[in-house]
Amino acid sequence: MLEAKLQEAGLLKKLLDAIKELVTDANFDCNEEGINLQAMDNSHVALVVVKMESTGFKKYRCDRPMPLGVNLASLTKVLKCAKDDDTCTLKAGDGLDSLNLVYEAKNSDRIAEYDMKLMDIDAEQLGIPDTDYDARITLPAAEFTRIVKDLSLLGESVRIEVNKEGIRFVSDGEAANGSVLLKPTDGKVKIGDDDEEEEEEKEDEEDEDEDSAKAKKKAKKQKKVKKESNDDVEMNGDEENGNEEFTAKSDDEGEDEKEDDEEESEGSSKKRKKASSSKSKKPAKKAKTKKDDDEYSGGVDIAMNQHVTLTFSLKYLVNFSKSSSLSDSVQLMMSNDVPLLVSYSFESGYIRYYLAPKIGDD
Amino acid sequence: MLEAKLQEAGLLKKLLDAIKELVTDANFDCNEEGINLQAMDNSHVALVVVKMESTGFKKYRCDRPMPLGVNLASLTKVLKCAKDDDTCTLKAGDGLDSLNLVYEAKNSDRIAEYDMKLMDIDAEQLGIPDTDYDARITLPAAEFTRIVKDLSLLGESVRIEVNKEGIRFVSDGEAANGSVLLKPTDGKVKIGDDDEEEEEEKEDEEDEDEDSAKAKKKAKKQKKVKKESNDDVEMNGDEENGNEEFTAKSDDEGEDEKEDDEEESEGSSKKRKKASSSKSKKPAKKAKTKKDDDEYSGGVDIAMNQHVTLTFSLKYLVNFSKSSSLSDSVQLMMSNDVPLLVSYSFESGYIRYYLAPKIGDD
DNA sequence: TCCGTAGACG
DNA sequence: CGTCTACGGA
Repeated sequence: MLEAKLQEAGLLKKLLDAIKELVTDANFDCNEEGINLQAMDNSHVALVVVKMESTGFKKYRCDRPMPLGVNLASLTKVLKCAKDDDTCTLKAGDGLDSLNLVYEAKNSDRIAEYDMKLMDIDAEQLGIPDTDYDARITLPAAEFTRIVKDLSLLGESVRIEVNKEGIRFVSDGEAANGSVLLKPTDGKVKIGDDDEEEEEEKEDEEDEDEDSAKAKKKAKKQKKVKKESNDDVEMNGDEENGNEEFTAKSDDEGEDEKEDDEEESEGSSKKRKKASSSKSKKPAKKAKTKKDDDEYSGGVDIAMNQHVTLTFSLKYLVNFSKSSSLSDSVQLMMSNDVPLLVSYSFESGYIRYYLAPKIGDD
Repeated sequence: MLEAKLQEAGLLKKLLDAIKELVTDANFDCNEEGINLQAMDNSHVALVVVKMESTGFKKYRCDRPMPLGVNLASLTKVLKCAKDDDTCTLKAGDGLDSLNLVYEAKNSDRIAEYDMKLMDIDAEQLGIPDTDYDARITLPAAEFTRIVKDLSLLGESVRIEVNKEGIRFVSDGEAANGSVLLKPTDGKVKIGDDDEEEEEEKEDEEDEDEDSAKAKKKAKKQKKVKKESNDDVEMNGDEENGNEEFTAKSDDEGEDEKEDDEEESEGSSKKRKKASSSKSKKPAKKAKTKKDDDEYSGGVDIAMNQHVTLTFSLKYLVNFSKSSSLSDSVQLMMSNDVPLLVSYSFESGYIRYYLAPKIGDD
């Protein structure tokens, strides 16, 4: 039995607008902590993760975990029937195959109720390791949107380079080449939270600096429960080198939590600046980036351990940038040869996208 | 080597918006005086002329004349990547086949750089004689846009009549006929700067009043260097009657200058009002119409030597009127049986269109 | 910001 | 083949 009352239906509408083009069906995994959604995009190239914490709801109750298989087009239609500032109550019974949505106008003089058919979706939950990324950038969401849209006019893909100068987006096209450089607002790129600061980075697995070594340890730890799933094949160019980003995870959720705590104490002993660390240090940890918007200044913040250069499909990035309506800022997390993480945080939740880099010159 | 820094990329964007539908490829002819563009529209019916004087740039340097062959669709794309208030620096090396554009945001924390491929365009520069038009009208650009758009809903072409009453736009269509009359704001049409003021005008070449005779003299003078170009054939219905409007010109620019001086002294002895003459007397002379906007009052000003009635394709006029974003006012210059000149002036430059009148009842 | 056109999906 | 959605232009 789920009953979750959202103060503003608009949030859900925005979330659906953000992902409906990428994903057609997905499970809304509800448990006592909130609602999570995880889905590969239709072409299995990108991974979308949405988290809505129970604390973000006006009322929230979920007796036992239940996955609600939703056709996103249907849900979008149903949500179109809500005004942005209506409250929205989601209800699902344990044995039932439908989701009940009730919209109440602010002044309560209007109550609309919808029942949407649910479906069975056998999508396994992937385990997403809490990677420490080598480059962590916070920038205005509108700026990111602008850049990827601009560059998508010129070419198919963008090379993103993070170095001491800042972050640079480069696209080569038929008619023209483009390059956009963003410098950090305060003028300096925060460099390194480890002892290493090499000029040119690994192209492979030789990097054994502290953070990435730890990340791999984690990945390996999770690998022990990894299943032969097809869902994450595209995300992992090198399936067998211990660098898997996504692995089907066990039901034990405690593991991630423990890892986080461990990292936190470590992180605080490093030379990261407080301002930047609170914003971008722990991207994969819930409640860390919460309320970013409230404190977001509108600037560009860049922290990096080493230079990172990765190439991505602009089509996807443009798609991701639709989430701008959910947050003023966006975080980009990158390490070489690892999927990019694009994260938009909102009050008590986030929406994240993972996109594998293009390999070679395609 | 060209290096030209524009304070506002918006100017270039507006220029391209104005012409990109008319012309696909064009040379940006750069020399020490500035940048000029001249191109026939795709169907070789209209001529577009753009001038950006070097003084309009924040920085300008062009060592030697260089024609930059540009695909306007490509340039439009690249310019879409600039915000209107970004500065825009154009650079082109002498031997290189690409144009470099750098956009800097106001606060300079964002630098975007684009390289656009150039192409070879063998378009000859046409010589455009400095005609003295029989009717010179200044009106609000928005008014002109409105009129041609309105009338284009009714018919294909518009008959423009200038007489003592004012300027009248008439269109006959299947469903309805339309007629819009604009009277001069100050109530009077400035009439004639010669001794003649006949009621009904020439349909041919019998008019030998002072100004038009001189204009023809000029046309003939330039004809001596006219080449057998195809570019201007469509502009000249009557190639052999000494009334050619556009001729491939020699490299000698001095000729035009001398003519202008000559006219000026003459004009000052005529009964033209100072205000109107400074605005519309010398449309084809650079720096004469500069800063029109600064002094433009928003009214309609009409000066004429004789009645003029000409018919034009509305499709083109509607297209021309896209330049409204560049200026509050537009000048229409007309003489019978001669192409209409539509001119929008902006700070240190202008964009002009020439359109041959329709002959007969087509 | 709205409308029209083009592309994708059912 | 028709409908719906998304993107581009006015």
